[in-house]
Amino acid sequence: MQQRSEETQARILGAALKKFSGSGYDAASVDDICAEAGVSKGAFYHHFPSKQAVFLAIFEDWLSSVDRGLELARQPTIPDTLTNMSRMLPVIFTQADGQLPMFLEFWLQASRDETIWKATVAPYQRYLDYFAKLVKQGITEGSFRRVDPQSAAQVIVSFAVGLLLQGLIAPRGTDWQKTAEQSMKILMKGLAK
Amino acid sequence: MQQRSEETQARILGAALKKFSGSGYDAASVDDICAEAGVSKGAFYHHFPSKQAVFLAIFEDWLSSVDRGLELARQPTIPDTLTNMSRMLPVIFTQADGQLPMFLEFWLQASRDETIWKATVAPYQRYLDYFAKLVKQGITEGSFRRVDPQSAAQVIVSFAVGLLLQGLIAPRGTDWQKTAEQSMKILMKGLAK
DNA sequence: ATAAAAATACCGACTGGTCGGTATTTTTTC
DNA sequence: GAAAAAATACCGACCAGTCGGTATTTTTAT
Repeated sequence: MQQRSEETQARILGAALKKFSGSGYDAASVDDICAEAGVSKGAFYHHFPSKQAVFLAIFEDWLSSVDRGLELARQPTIPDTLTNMSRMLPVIFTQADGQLPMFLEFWLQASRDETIWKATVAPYQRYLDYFAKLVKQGITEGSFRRVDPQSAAQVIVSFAVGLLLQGLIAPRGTDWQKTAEQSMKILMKGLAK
Repeated sequence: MQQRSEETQARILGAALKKFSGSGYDAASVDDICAEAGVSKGAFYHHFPSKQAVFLAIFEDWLSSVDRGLELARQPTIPDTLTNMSRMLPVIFTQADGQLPMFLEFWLQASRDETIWKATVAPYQRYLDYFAKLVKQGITEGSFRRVDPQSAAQVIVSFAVGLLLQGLIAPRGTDWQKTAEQSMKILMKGLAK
């Protein structure tokens, strides 16, 4: 029946997420994932053509959740919006536990694999444009001085990604919430009129 | 004579750098590296206890080169120094070709591997302190307003790391140099008095 | 100065295991 | 009973590291 099929598929995705997060894309073997899902290898390859395909499916889901998060952070003014976003940064990227390494790892592979490259870079460009638009709005609403939106967007994204990376190796005690906010304040001041 | 020994060691390091850069840490097999170096596997393990040790050795070298670069960027005033550093950022990180993926990969492994983590965190803290000191100097010399040096340092480092990542995305990138400078200008304005 | 001894550098076949993916068979579902 | 779904057995490639042994260099003894 379709019922069972769908559930199996969901189980595979869930197990893959867990394993990829825990040990990384390479280290998580298909056998591991199948064991975690309580499913045979045959079932795995019945539902997905490859390990990579499973990852891609997870990646799409994650992108959607980030999109949703960003939209949820919208506020009347752009500076408030950005501040709010910086507040969710730790939340977005620490959802569950450490899925980040997994995306980084995969993305790294993407930089060497022509096929996946496109699926990965496109969203990045999308975010760059997204923030450029926000900055432009901030300028027209009078919050920001007349900076180059493209550059400003790049600073914002660079900065977010950088914070993210630091979160990966930083000592456990660091208060990222506060750091993110503090940092965004400095950034904001750099953009303010 | 140790002449031969030293040259072999250098050959291994060179080949490893090339292979790690080209295909990544995992994908580059010890056999590959040996072939590239024109050296036997026995020689490899005679000089290094493990594949990881070779990687660590390369990392240390790279750190030294970054340190040298940073010192070379010093200027009379702190803002000038930082601007100068942003100017060299692309140079530092694009030395040779595409070593970036390799260091990113290293970073990734650091988040999972105790040994590598230790080798990574110490330098990271060092850079954080280094920039905190620079900011503090900038405050006392009257260039910056009274921001929290620790936070400011984190912004700077985040930003540098973020730029690094962008370099990965846009290898044949447009005016990378200009982006770095533009961005640093915004950052500077955020810190300025 | 030279031969023997010791130490160091190097070689490459081999091991034990892992992995992504496939081919085949069995079970479930309608 | 046929088609979809799932289980099992298996394949070929690969890989980090080992090990017994050889070549080369350095030290020691005469």
